[in-house]
Amino acid sequence: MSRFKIATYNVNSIRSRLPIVIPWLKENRPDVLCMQETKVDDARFPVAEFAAAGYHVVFKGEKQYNGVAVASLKKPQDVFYGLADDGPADVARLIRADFPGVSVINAYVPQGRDRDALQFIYKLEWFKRLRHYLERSLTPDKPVIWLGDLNVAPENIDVHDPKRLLGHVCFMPEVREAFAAVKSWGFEDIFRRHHPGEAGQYTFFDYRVPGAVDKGVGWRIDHILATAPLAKRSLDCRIDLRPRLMERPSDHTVLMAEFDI
DNA sequence: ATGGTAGTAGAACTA
Repeated sequence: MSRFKIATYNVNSIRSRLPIVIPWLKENRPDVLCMQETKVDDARFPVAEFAAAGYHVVFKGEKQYNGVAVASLKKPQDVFYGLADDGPADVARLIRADFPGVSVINAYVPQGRDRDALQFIYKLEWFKRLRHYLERSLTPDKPVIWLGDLNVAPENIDVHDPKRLLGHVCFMPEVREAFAAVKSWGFEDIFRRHHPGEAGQYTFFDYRVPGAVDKGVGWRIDHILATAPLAKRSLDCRIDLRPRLMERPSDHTVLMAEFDI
């Protein structure tokens, strides 16, 4: 049995965030760091900087938007890109990396833009497609981790103003139901397992709210979920606010978990 | 407070 440390971080441009990401990796040495919104095409992904820190990295991105990456101390056994159905592949939103004893699904769920936008319909569909992906390629009795910027705050305690935000695309009842339908495949929210009922624990703070971290004006929209065999072996899950308080931060911060596997 | 900032861009879009 060994300790497995995994983290998720929406970097909002990997090239802009290297001064935060690389020192964080060196200090925390997670086995796996999953990133979203890398905002870079594959030819320009900063592979060398990760290698210099001792990390292998797999990624799929595009020039300006989206992009996902998985950095790991050990090279994954297998890597799969996108939802792999007959819809848009969205390779820059989903990357699955299989390691010995655990499959890791790193997702950047579509934000949805606006409740009346086509993008919102697409977001709801995306959760359904992910559920189908799980059903046909994995089983919940095996160790699976689903993590990333899932663009949904599951409960009232996961947002700073549940009344006002009820119509927001990351908090609307329809979105929470869509998320719950994926979760019900066989996932447990690992952060909640270790912090039941704890309000005010956020992973995202809008740039436009001055002093958002200090004021507690945030959202818990980044998540680490795991199937039962892993959940019961989880040791800890916590939000590291320090990256959000540094110079030139992402608007998200790091969420990390540890397992005995 | 339906404002505000930051990213990639090199104007306007996305979050």
